[in-house]
Amino acid sequence: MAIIIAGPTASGKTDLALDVARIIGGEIISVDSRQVYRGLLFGTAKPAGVYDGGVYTVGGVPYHMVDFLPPEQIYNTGLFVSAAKKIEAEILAKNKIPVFAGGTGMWLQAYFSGMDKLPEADPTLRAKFSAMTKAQLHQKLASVDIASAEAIPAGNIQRVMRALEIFELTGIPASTLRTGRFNANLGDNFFVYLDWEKDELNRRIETRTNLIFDGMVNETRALLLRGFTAETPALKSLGYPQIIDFIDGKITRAAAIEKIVILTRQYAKRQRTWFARYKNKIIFNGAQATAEKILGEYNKWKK
RNA sequence: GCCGAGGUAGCUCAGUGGUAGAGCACUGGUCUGAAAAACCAGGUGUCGUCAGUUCAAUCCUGACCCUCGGCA
Repeated sequence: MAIIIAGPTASGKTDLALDVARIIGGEIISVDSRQVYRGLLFGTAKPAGVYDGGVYTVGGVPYHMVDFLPPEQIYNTGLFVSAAKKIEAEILAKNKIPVFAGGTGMWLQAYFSGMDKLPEADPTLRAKFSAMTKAQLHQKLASVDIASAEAIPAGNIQRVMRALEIFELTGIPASTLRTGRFNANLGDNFFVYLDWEKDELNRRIETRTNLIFDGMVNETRALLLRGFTAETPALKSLGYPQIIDFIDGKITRAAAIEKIVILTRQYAKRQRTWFARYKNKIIFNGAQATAEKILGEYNKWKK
């Protein structure tokens, strides 16, 4: 039984989760594919924290699964799930309540619904596939796994490569190995979804982008000075490519902000679409949600 | 005021005598180890205004309005 606070970007989930955790003496597990990176603060809306006994802590609340990954590394769903499981067990062992907060829908679902036993990503195979064209890859997939080939458009290179990779590593089509256990079910948990009226959320995105812009420029400069580039995985996070273009003088500040706002809006839309699938979520209006209200519902729900 | 260029989708623009398209934006959706990713689908329009020519005008003609250059 965990508390989950989810919502689109700029919905205010981090602050609410911190308040909730503070009140009940819980600890937060971030479910955010970008806050894992060290060095990204403003651009990922990661709350400023300090290290207390090696644990990232915000206002006294332990905030796990953030700020640990070097910028050049790539993280993935499977790694997140296994690492977070360990942390959750430790929190429960202390008789504390884990509060999951984040907007990476796939990670959340993988964590609570569970993934099928599929092989890990294989960099060697990916490199091999990358040398082929989209059409070639899709054709190859169709020859070994027609069901996957029909389900995945040829243009979706990432999913085509993954399906092919699964077949090459196991000899079994991905469509056969997938049992359907990975579905829109987050288990018996208290699942809060922060909902905003679309225009209002868009305004928040615009305001926030303007506020964090200089901070993003500074942290990006710092990373570039350390030798990282536009190709570094962390710097491919939403908005950073535009910041780099601005630093390089390729676009104006106004153009960079406009582009980041658009990308963030589009991202928020994808999140809304993803979270729309869950039936058992408890929807809170983002403009009115408070930790007290959430905990009030939580206490009712527990009974 | 004169000369030139131009007014077509929210933006930038292409185009045709038989009422119109692209990219981006926008809307909806997909999602099993890259997910802040990668995709799929959808055209949303008084073609500046008015008049003329024509079977038919966004396109041709005229007037007017507006924008941007240049000259005054």
